[in-house]
Amino acid sequence: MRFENLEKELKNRNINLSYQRLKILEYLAHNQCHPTVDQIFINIQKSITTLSKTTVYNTLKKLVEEGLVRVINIEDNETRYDIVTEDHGHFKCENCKTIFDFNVNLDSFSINGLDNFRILDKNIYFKGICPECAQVNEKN
Amino acid sequence: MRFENLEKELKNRNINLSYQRLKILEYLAHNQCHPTVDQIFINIQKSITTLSKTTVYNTLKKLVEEGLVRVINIEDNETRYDIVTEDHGHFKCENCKTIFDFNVNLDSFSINGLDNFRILDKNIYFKGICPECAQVNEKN
DNA sequence: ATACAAACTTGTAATGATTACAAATTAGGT
DNA sequence: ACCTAATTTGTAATCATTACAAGTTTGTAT
Repeated sequence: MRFENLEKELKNRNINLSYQRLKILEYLAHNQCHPTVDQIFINIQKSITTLSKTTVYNTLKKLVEEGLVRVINIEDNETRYDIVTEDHGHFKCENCKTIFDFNVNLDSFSINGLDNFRILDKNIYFKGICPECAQVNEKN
Repeated sequence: MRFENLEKELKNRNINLSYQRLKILEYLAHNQCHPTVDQIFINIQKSITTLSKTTVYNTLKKLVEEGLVRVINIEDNETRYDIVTEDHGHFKCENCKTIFDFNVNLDSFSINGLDNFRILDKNIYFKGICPECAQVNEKN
């Protein structure tokens, strides 16, 4: 994902330009913290006071369809969104709930039982305790 | 997961025995198709006509807490449940929606960027088209 | 610049899965 | 057989997401 020209990026993907769409994409590019719909909505509402949550949902749906954004489903009650960069895994700390990225070559491991399957999308995520939370726990 | 004695399996995990719990666990053991709450509910209701969906939710929550059952979150609008056997990956066909298991050694790939993270749970899933659906498409 | 059709945004209402809660029932130990 | 604690049940509440229709904006052709 190149950030220099998000407008062009949208046009390339047949997504018409609108102020809201650009701001949402900008937010995702500048805040790569895997935000929820609410986080996106609340933050952009500060600059676009008339923003509707429906617009956030609609735009995210479009961005996902066009491959600019990726959905992260780790917990069943919260959907998060990630601007697509390259293949990477996600680690969610069960204590502070932060989601960290990690590098992984998704083609490196040998799998067994998927002959003749057409694989279009690979996802990997871990759960556990992040270093900071682990350190705090030790002190207790 | 040994299926010979599900009652004992429950007792070992400090889960009190109840008819409903046993039937739900039995269902998961005999139908390893990654069912949704609704599928579980509708099927067991046939034999326990007074069954409440709340019981299904409560029981699944308990079974997950005690590590007998695993949650599968692939799509954000459907939670599925899987009786824990060994580490394995899931493949979801985007056409027929079936979820297939595949073997993968979750310790085999090299990851980068998780030093000092305590990893408690590893998940991997792919999406794409299964062989059957791929074949049907070719004919069109 | 202007006009028009198509696309986008907005707000409200509807949907659907999950959880909260309190009363009734059941299980396990004495 | 009794008693307490745990479980089940049904209804109501909650929360995220989607549907929909009206109003607004955008892109294009003139």
